[in-house]
Amino acid sequence: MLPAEKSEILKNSLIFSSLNEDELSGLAGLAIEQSFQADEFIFWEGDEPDYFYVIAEGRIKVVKHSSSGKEFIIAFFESGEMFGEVAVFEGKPYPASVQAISATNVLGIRRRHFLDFLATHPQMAVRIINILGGRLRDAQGRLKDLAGERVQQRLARILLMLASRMGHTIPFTRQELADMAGMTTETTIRLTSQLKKRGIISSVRGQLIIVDEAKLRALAEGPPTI
Amino acid sequence: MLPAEKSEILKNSLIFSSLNEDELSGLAGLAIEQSFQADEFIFWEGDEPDYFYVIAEGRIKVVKHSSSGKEFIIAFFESGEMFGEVAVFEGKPYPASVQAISATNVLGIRRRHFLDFLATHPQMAVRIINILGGRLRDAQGRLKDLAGERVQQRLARILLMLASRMGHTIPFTRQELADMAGMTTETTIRLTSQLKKRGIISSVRGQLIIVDEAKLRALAEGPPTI
DNA sequence: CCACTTATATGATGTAAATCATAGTCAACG
DNA sequence: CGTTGACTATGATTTACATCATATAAGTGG
Repeated sequence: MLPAEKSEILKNSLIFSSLNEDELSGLAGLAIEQSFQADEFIFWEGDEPDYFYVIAEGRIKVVKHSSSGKEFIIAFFESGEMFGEVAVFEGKPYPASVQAISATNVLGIRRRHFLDFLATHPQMAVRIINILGGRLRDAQGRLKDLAGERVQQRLARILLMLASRMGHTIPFTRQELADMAGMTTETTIRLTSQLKKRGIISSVRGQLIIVDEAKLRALAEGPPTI
Repeated sequence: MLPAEKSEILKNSLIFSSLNEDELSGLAGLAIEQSFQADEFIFWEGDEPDYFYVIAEGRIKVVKHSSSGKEFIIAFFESGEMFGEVAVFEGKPYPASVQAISATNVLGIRRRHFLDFLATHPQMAVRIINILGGRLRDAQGRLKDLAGERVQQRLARILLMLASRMGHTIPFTRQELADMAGMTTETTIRLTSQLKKRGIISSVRGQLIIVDEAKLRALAEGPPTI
């Protein structure tokens, strides 16, 4: 890959978009391209945090496994988004695994290089704070949902969150939705079947389309307080 | 409160400890002291993020309420720790409420002042990134636990987390532990009663002492895979 | 010191969702 | 083009935990 292409990718990322051409090409010189096939792991929970990553192309999911082996999807990211940053900052092992959902190209920047770059570009720190803040807000909202809401509301909220990021067509299987919402695949299938019957969504294999967002939003709010 | 006292409090906080005397007194000049009684709310979810806070004295909890009104404790903080930062950075309403657990004094810094100060003190941004990163890691670990672990393991993990921060004496009621672990008070009482019978903890009203951390750790890992 | 509230304790019952089971459907691929 | 494996679907059964109920104990405030 040409340096100019790497620069272009970095320029299109959320985190580096504010850099000027010189800074971008400096950073591009440090970035290493890596490709992964669908389902391939980019790193595993517990690995040493050698790299910080920016997605050039494709989609990944951040997952953790419970003691019984059940998978939980903490987040998924697509082109222009970063991952691996928390471990890189702290210098502790990655706290979760990252797996490619589709064929994915990433740019990896070595921990040391990234930290050096950050030290000399303070305005980027503010950008990172905002991204981390957003992720923290999201995680805390989901914590509350998992602890206190029923499956139907949890699923409705997940769908709305996905819709706000990717539009009304949601390219995930029931299994993946289940792993995001912290429930079983069967339960998710039952719930989505109901939603289809009520005309709130439609679906084809491996994706799901929100037809009536207003009704979905009402469901997400909880049962109508009678 | 004297400016020098405010400086001292800021100096003892996690976030500002690296500042020099001049910087501390500059910041102290912006800080407003506020006092709250036990159970009083410092702000509510949805409020405008006017202030960023550092705890001078006391303990607070960060809470969210589910649609049915059930409380969930996202985090608690004590002297030297900050809260309200995510909302202040984003400029969006506070994503959760904060309530004093005991009588608490805080220093509040106006959003605008804090952002200005941050812009001129880039090394502080790195500090904040580290704090946010740690909180994100914690939140994501708890997400996985809530989604995939049973009540016994969830409680054991909460207790271990608390122990690592506050020592073996844990000053919370069963009700508060329940609200952290996402379960009911009755279930928490049943579980802690069992732990007492097995000699893993002892307890008095309103607090709980970890006696056998090794056994608790084994429980947190999950049922012995036979 | 007594009334009152809050915390702990424990049993009985209910239920949301998991688990177990089976089957149909669609895409991929040799 | 038929076989294989992933996805969707739906019923039957189980269970972990919540809910409901009641009781004792320990602080707290008048």
